[in-house]
Amino acid sequence: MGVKERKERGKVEMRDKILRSAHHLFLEKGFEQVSIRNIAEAIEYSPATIYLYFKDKNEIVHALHQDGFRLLVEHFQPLVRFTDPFERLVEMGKAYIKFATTNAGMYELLFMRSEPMEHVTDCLDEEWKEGDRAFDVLLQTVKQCQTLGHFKGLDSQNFSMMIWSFIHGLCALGISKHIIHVKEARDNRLAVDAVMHTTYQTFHTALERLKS
Amino acid sequence: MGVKERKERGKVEMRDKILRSAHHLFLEKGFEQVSIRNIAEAIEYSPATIYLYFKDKNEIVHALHQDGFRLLVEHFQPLVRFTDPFERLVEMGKAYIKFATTNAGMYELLFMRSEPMEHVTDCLDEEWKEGDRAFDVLLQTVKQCQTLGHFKGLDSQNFSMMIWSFIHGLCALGISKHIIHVKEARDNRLAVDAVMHTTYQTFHTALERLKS
DNA sequence: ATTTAAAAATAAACACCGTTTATTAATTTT
DNA sequence: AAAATTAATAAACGGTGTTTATTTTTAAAT
Repeated sequence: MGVKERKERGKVEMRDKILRSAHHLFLEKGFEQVSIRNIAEAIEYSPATIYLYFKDKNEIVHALHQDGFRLLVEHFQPLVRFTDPFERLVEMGKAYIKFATTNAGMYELLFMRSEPMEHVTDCLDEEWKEGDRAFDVLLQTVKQCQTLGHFKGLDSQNFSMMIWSFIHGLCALGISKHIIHVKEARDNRLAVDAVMHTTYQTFHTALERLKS
Repeated sequence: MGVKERKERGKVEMRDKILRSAHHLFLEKGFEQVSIRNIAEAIEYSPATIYLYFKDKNEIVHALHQDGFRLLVEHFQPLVRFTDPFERLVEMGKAYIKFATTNAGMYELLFMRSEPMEHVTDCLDEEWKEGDRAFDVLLQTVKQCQTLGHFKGLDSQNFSMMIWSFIHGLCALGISKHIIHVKEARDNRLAVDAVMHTTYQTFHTALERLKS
C-alpha cells in the first residue's frame, strides 16, 4: 500500500511545481508574455505534460488567480489593528494600492483581464468566492462606518462598489500606463506613484466630507 | 500629370480601407481577437500587403486609438447644451459610461491596454494629444464648477483625476466581466448595466454632497 | 524474474499568430 | 516594345495553445 498515496502526492506536487513556476514567470514577465512552453521549459518538462495536470491555460490562470487573492487578503491582515472603521477604510485603500503597484503583474491578472472571469463562467461555478470574500471585507467596513453614523443615506453595497471602482480605476490607469501620459503628470514631472498618491489623498478628503 | 496624385489618393484609400476594416473587427470581436490575417481577409488582400501601408500592428492600433478618441469626443458634443457646469459634469459621466458600454472593444483599446500607450512612448511623442484633450474637457468643467463655489478646497486636477479614476474603474470592471461575478449582482439578478447605473447614481449623490 | 497492464511523458503535428524575404504581377517611364 | 518602377503576394520563420499517436516508465500479475 501507500503507493496510490505517493502517486497522489506526486500529482499535487507536480501541479504545485507548475503553478509556482507560472507564478514566478508572471511576476517576472507579466501576463500574456508567459506561454505554456515557457512554463514547461522552466520545470524541464515537455509542453504536453502540462496538459496532464491542467485542462488548459485558463485553468492555470485561474489557479494563480486564487493564489493572488490569498496574497491580497494577506495585505489586508494588518488592518485589524485599526479599530475605527473609517480609519480602517482609508488604510484599506492604501493597502490595496500598495498591493497593486508592488504586484502589477498579479493585479493585472486578478482585476484587469476578462479571461480568468470567463473561466469562472465556463466552470458553471458562477460563484466567485475569492472576489466575494475580498469585496465583503470592504462592505463590512462600510457598514460599520454607517452604524457609527457615517455616510448616511447611502446604500452600503452601492457605496462600496463606488469605492472599489475608484480605487480600481486609479490602479488600472497606473498599470496600463495611461497616467504617465496625462499632461499634468508630464508637466509636473510626477511619477505615477505620486499621481496615484495625491489622487487618493483627494479621495480621502472627499470621504471625510461625506462622513457626516 | 495627376498620376502621382491618384497614386497618393490610392495609398490613403488603402490605409483607410485597412483602418475601417480593423475598426469594424475590433468592435465585433474585441482587442486581441483581431489579427493581421483577419484584417487582410476582410479586405481581400494578402497579410503581407498590410505591411506596405503600416509598419506593424502597433501602428494600426495607434491609428484606431486616434479614431476612438474622435468618437469619444463626439459623444461629449451634446453636452454643450447643459449650461450649468455641475449638471454637465454629471451628464459627462453618463456619456462616458454610454460610450464605454456601447463600444466596449474600442474602450478596451483606448483605456485598458498598455500596448498603445507604449507605442506613444516609443514614438518619442511623449505627448498624448488625444488623451490630454479629453481630460481637459473634464478639467475645465470641474474648474467651472469651482468658480461657482462648488468643490471648495479641492485641487481641480486631483479632483478631476479622482472622477476619471472612478468612472474608468466602473467601466473597466464592467468590461472585464468582474461585475457580473460579484455576489450582489448575482443575487439580485442585476445586469451589469444596472449595477453600473446604480453605482453611478451613488457617485452622483456623493458629488451633490461635495458641492458645498 | 518475466510478462502484462497501466500510467506518465513526450515527439510530432495542427492551426493559428506577427512579421520578413524573395518572387511574381501590374503599371509607368523611357 | 523594352526597361524600370511599383504593388501584391506566396512562402517561410519562429512563435503561440492544444491534440494525438507513440514511446518510456512504473506497477501488478503471473
